[in-house]
Amino acid sequence: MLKDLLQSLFADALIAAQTTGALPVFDLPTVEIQRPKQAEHGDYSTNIALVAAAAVRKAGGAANPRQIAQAVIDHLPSGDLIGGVELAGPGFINIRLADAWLQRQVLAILAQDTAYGNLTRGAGQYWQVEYVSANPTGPIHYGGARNAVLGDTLANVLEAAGYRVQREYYVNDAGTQFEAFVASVYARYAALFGRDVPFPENGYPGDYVVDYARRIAAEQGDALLHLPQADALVRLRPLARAVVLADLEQELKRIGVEFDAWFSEQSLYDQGLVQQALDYLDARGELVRRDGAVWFAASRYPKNDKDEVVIRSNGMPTYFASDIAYHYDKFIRRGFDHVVNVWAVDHQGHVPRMAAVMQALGLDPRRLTILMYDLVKLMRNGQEVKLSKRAGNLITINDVVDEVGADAVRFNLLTRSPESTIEFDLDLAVAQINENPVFYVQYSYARICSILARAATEGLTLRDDGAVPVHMLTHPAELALLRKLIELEEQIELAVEKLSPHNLTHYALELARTFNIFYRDCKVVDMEHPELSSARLHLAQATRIVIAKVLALLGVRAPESM
RNA sequence: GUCCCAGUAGCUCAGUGGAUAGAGCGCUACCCUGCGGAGGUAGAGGUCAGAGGUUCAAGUCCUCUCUGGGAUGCCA
Repeated sequence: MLKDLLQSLFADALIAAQTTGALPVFDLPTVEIQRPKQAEHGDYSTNIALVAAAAVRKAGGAANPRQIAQAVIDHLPSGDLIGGVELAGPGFINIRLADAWLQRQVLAILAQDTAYGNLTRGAGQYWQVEYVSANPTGPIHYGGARNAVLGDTLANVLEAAGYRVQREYYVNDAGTQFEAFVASVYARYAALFGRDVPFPENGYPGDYVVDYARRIAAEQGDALLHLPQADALVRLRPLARAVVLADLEQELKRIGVEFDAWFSEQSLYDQGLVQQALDYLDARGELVRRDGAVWFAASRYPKNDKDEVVIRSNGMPTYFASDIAYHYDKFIRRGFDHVVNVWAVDHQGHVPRMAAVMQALGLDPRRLTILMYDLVKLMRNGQEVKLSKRAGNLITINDVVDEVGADAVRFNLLTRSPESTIEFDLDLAVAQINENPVFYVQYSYARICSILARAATEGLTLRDDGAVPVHMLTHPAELALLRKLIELEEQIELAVEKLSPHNLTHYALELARTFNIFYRDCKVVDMEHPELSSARLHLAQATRIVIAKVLALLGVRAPESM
């Protein structure tokens, strides 16, 4: 990466200054390369002299940061990357990239095409991202779209950073919620044939349950009614599961979210993994018996103030038991190097417990990251609308996608940092979406495509012999665009490091804006200046590649026309 | 009670311990007989909730207070 390159150049300069005696010997500080907020401070800056001065002072020497900075500058190795450096303020070193180097990046981008911006930091690492994992009891509330989009985009970004990634949905097809759902389907199913089965008290009253029942009836007829209810429920479970999962899969696909694996909670029981994981913990002395129940001794671990039941006094395991088994399976059986779980903020209490579980299993808790995100608050006329599957009044992903389209949904959900609450006003949705910034980015992309097409009609095409006069790209708008293009890898790095891809939407907007300024100031197709036109055409193509890359990471379409 | 998250422009929100705190929308005034105007330029608009502290440097880190949301089940 460019930053790493600069970092080593300045570290070398500092060592060289120490070797020649221009600077005293002290422990090498970490060289930080930053991006200044203001353009006049250069492309990058480093505080190496300020940090070094503190180190010298601690060693008892007298140190003037500006003098240290000057010594570093004097010993900077020569090369074609840096166009100039400048000593500024209390001792910052401002770095300006060489124009010639910037211009050459057009060719680098064209050569790497869709691979441009990819990193190697994840090479050899096998990660899992587990997301959505909504209970398979009906359509997904719109808030679930945020989970889906975050997880999916994060997985995209990790792949671009060189990680091998598995995308997984954990299907909670065991336990009381799912049983209540199956019983609800059964009641609706029976009603279709005029049989009156009392609707379960904790059931799911939504109309969609009737729809599921109809679909099952269409396949099975009234066959299930000829069985005792208990047997019918056993038969119904896989049928209900299949119907609801088919719906979930289809609904998620509409916002571009697909999974490599749908992992069944029930399978953990069927394979004896829950027992195996609990035995494993028991052997390690992590379980205690009390009040007729079996507890995981979480309170031994930091940030946990109480133990947690894994086997109820009635002998039934809790969801926590299967969750332990699930993570036992992820790390010990399947061997992921790292797992990211995307959870809504209402699961926050579960986070320290999982950290405790990791340690109890003998695993490094840092290998499990929980990406928490806040809720999507649905508003209507400035009033919050409370929705729930239980109440049967849902705003689903499908509902919103029907209204505003998948691209706007994804982009909108990705412009805010995960921990911020999103307010989404249903009445304003369409209006808000029409001024959605995603269209600004897509429009710029379409405009580039249009320019390329226009150029072709003038006989101006991209060339692959490397003989592009990129040195002619000297206009401020051209150089600004070049600078913005080469930020891509840093943006991907940032998204991976912080596990929050929302900076990519901001980058996409800045990129589009920078291109629009270039478009205004620099006519691309101008056949009176064929050489300059050619250089600009390649710059436009490079921009197209980078915008397409960012949009692909975000899961947003890059349309050639709108 | 304890714990977690948030509080930044009129609104919705960005902001990596660095230099003069940003964007979109809205508002005002301009630019356009140029490749797609879904564009560009400029302006108004801020005690970064408050108070201490750490640091050469704090919107950013620490402590406390206030306000809002969430978590604190033998539910998942």
